[in-house]
Amino acid sequence: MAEQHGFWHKYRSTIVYGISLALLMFLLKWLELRFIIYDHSFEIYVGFIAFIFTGLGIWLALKLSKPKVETIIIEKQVIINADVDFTPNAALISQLDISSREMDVLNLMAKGHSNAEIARELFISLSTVKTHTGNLFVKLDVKRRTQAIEKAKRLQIIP
Amino acid sequence: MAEQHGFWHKYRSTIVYGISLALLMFLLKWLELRFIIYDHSFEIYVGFIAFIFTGLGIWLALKLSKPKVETIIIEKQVIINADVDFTPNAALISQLDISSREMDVLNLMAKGHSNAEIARELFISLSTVKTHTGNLFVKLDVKRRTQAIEKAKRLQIIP
DNA sequence: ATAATTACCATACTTTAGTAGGAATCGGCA
DNA sequence: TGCCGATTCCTACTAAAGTATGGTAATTAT
Repeated sequence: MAEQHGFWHKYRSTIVYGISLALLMFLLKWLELRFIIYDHSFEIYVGFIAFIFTGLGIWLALKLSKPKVETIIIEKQVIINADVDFTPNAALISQLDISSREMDVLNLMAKGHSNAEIARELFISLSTVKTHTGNLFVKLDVKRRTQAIEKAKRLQIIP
Repeated sequence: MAEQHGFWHKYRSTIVYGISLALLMFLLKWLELRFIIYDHSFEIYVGFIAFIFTGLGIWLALKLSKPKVETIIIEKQVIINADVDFTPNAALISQLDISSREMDVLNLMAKGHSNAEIARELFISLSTVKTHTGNLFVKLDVKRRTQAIEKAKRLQIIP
């Protein structure tokens, strides 16, 4: 798309072609007078001209034609690990009315921790953990912790 | 990279060129005998040949020139939905010595199904499901089903 | 100030999960 | 043919999970 070429650069090929043509004509005329016509057949002369100008045409075409560019687009899939840049669906969490403490429990639950372990880690009693899990199950509309984990992951509430 | 072209397809341009050359020669010979040579100057005849063969050369070049291949690699970020193109780590599964039936149980377990539900779905008894889950826990080196699910997902055994 | 909310804890109970140990069946394989 | 692994099933038990109900303390909204 660069149109900033000078006159010479732009028409160089054409000019060279013209000059070549003139020189060739001159050469042919000279050859004609000197050797070929007299020594060889007319067909050889014509063939020679055909050969030369075919070559000239090829050269011209290669010079003048815009280079054929075959663009191959390779789509390289870069796998994003999904958890790496995970951001919880805050809208859904508040919509489901899940409290922050319940989220704590939910996250530990998804890591495979038992209620007793969760109680220990959050410094609360087993009863409290059970209360939280029970409330979570109601809010997530599930019956078991495994279902809660599956649904929470599916809803992008936890990674 | 496709090298499966036939002879005709591969050398079509060259063959067409050869035939054109022959036809042109014939035409020129005929013209020479009929009109041009007698009615016009020799230079016009030569010019005509030059013009024709230049055109032929151009045509040839355009046909034969190989396009430059420009490869553009686009890095397309694909957020892997994990399930879409998930392929279980078969090597690890066999390494951990997990049987196909155990895989069935593991998959249903990860969907949040209870042992009783799994038994119903696989048409086996609750006892059998418990046996499978127990064996799975040993093989996965975990104590609870939630841990088993977490570890199996982490190890890419299940989606 | 009272009501509502949240987080906490408890008891009592039911259900589900997990453990231990044994046993029968069946297909493949040395 | 006899052994192996996979699958199936059982009983009996313990542990954990889940349900129901009620209560306390602190905070926040009305």
